[in-house]
Parts: sequence; structure tokens; C-alpha cells
Amino acid sequence: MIAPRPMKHNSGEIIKYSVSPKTNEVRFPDHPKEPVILHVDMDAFFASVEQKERPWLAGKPVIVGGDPQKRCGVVTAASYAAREYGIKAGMSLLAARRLCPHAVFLIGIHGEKYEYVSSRLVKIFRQFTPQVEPYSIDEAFLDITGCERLFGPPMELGRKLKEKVKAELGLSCSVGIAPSKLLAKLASSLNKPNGLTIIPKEKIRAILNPLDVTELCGIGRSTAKVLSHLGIHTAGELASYPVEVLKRKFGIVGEWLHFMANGIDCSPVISGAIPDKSMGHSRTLPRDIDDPKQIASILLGLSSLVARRLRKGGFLGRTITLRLRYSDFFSLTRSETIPRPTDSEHAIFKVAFKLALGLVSGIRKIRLLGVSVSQLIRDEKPLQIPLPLVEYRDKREEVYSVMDRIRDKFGEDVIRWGGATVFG
DNA sequence: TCTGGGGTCCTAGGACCC
DNA sequence: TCTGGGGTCCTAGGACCC
Repeated sequence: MIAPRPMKHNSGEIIKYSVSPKTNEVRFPDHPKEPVILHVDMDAFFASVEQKERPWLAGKPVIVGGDPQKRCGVVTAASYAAREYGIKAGMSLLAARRLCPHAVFLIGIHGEKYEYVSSRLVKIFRQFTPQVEPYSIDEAFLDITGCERLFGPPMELGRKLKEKVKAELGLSCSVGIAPSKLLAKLASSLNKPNGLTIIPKEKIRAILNPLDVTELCGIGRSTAKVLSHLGIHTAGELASYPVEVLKRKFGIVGEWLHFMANGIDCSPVISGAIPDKSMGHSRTLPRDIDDPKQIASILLGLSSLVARRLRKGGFLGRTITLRLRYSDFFSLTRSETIPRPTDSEHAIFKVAFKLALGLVSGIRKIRLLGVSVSQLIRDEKPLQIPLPLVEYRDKREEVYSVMDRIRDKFGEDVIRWGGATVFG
């Protein structure tokens, strides 16, 4: 996320800055060099990967999403040919089908395939600079400051990068180049798909000012609504709005808004791995339920998925959060922190189910259930000897490891705990 | 727009301890 | 027993992103 933490260091420290009392201008410690940041955003990533695999789908409206037979299907990705019909990510599959009945609907998200392509992309990016920060499965920031001697001017580097991605993976991407992450991300969005856009320092104001505030990364519907009440609709209007008023209205976010609208962002490209903070899974159920037995079955299945990921990543977690959505769409969370960190599905399930039972009502049925674990720590195997810790490492641990190996080999659904719902 | 699933960060109140 | 102030942890919710 760049928006919620634009002013932070790697270490989490706030970068010190000063504000000129006369001009209201913000001053940062001088950079040794004017940074050059490049943002890569893959074009219709999931849909393009599928099209590359099935060449006969090239140029056709392709929609990747859930199962349209189930009620919960939404569009996860749409090819540009599909977007011409007004289809967007997040839209229900039914609505998408109405807009474009002849589109090709590819059901199911093949996460592992996309992860693999994503890892190959990062390898390509690293051939240009070691300073690569993956931002999501299909986006990354590259700090290309000082790369001129190897690859030519920034635009030349951007062109070479696009060519290499196309040649090696057959995928097109949009590239934005600017003096900061915030502006590079904005630049890549300006000429999609297959764009290559630079925002030079002297054009920042001219490009930023007329933009709708919602085009800035970090301003969503809620913030835009509040801004609109203040008479602020464009980035230019936001930039010249008194920062003190914004701070009163939004707290620390108000300050970010001010900086964003002024194109100020000092967040560095962080090339090291960013540790996971939480892991979770949730499911919209095929139909609304309120039977504790069914709830238990779903929660055990979700807990298994989460625990398996914890073990795979070598993590233990302490806080277990239950997420629940009623049929009227009212959502809430309940969490509990346990004394000893765990990676056991049964420990996770026990807490999640207890929390869920407190929320079962005779009036509203449940539409969605989710389980997540946070306060993660590394599971340091050699350190697990101390006696108080032995207790949570019960005999099931051996069973978990056997089950994990079986699932690795034969798939998620070949084995499960009695009573657990299997999620593929 | 009849509304998925994976995350992150911030806020605010209350409990608890010193 | 009453009083206080600060720090930290826990919990719940909200906003936002892809």
C-alpha cells in the first residue's frame, strides 16, 4: 500500500519534514539524487494469462471469475475486449453476462498459475534493477535511479522492459515513470493498456490539478464523499485546501491527502520481502445457514486452510479473528488472542467456533464466514523445546504433517478432517 | 452495481499495570 | 480507600487496495 503510508521509512519511522510558515510549502531532507521510480501494471493480468494459454481467445472478450452457477460470482478480471462492453472487476457475473452474453467466461481462479507468472515477472524486473518492490500479484515498483548508463534514459528503459516482458511471457503491461511511487503509479494508469508514460517534475502540477480526487491512490468512496461536502472534487482543489482543516477532519489522513494532492511522496521502494501480518480465508456460502453443525463444518474447513498456510510459511499466530456476514449483508468481526501461538487447525477452529456461537441468532441467517490469524511469529523449530510450549504441540502435529504431505502430492480435497467442509 | 476473497493500516475505547 | 497519569495490550470497526 502506498497511500496509507506514503511518509514512512522502511523502519516505520516517519520521515521528518518541515513546513514553511509563509508559503505553506513542504520541505523534505534533500535526496542525494532526484529519484526515478517506475511502476509496472500488467494489463488485465488474469485474463491475459488465460488468453496466452489459449491463443484462440486472443482479442476476444474474456472474463475470469467465480462460478456463475453459484450466487456469489463476481468478475475478477476482464480482458480489454470485455471492458468495451462496460464490464469491470467486482461486477456480478450475471450483470456481466447481460452486458456481453457472448463473452468467454472462465470459471475459477487459478491462483498458483498467476503466482508463478508473477514470480517470473519479478525476475525480469530484477534484470533492470535490484530495487524491485512487488506491490500486488500484477504490479511492482522499480527504483531505476542511476540506471541510465546501463539502459539509457528512463523512457528507453521502460520500453526495453515492456519488450522483454512481451518476448518472454507474451504479456503486455503499462509502465509509468515519475519522481515518486505515487506519481509513477498514476502515470502507469494514464495510458492503459500497453502504455508508457512519464511525468516529468515540471508537469506534475499540470497533470495532477484537473484529476478527480478518486483517481489518487488512497481516496475511496467514503473519503471522496466527505471531500465533496467540502467542495473538493479535483486534486487541484484538494492541493490548495488548508491542510489544518484537513487534519481536523481526517486526522493523520488529512496530512496525507494534502501531500498526495501536491504530488509529494517520499516513500522508498522497499526491495526486501515484507513480512506477512495475517493469513485468512473466507467463503460466501452456497446458501444462508444458521445450523451450528453446518457452521462448525465450514469453520473447520476454513481453519484447516489457514493452518496449512501457516505451517507452509513456518508461522505461528496468536490472534484468531472470526468474520461473519448475515444474509442482510451486515458484517462483523470477533477476535480472541490466545496465550500461546499456534498453527493447529483444531486450536484455531476451537476459538473461531466459540466466537461464532456467540453470534448465531434465530433471526438472521449467515451468508459468509471467515477465519484469519494474526500476530504472526516465525515458528523457530529449534526453540520449541521449553516445556510450557509442548502443550500446544499435541500429537496431532504428526497428523498435520502427514496430511500436509498428502495434500501437497494429491491435492487439497483428497483428505480432510471428519466433518470439515473442503474448499478446493 | 443485489454485491468475492485476499490483505493492510488507522482509530478508539476499555482493561490492566505501575 | 481515593486519586492521577502514562504505557501497553486487546478488541471491533472502518477505509482502502488489488
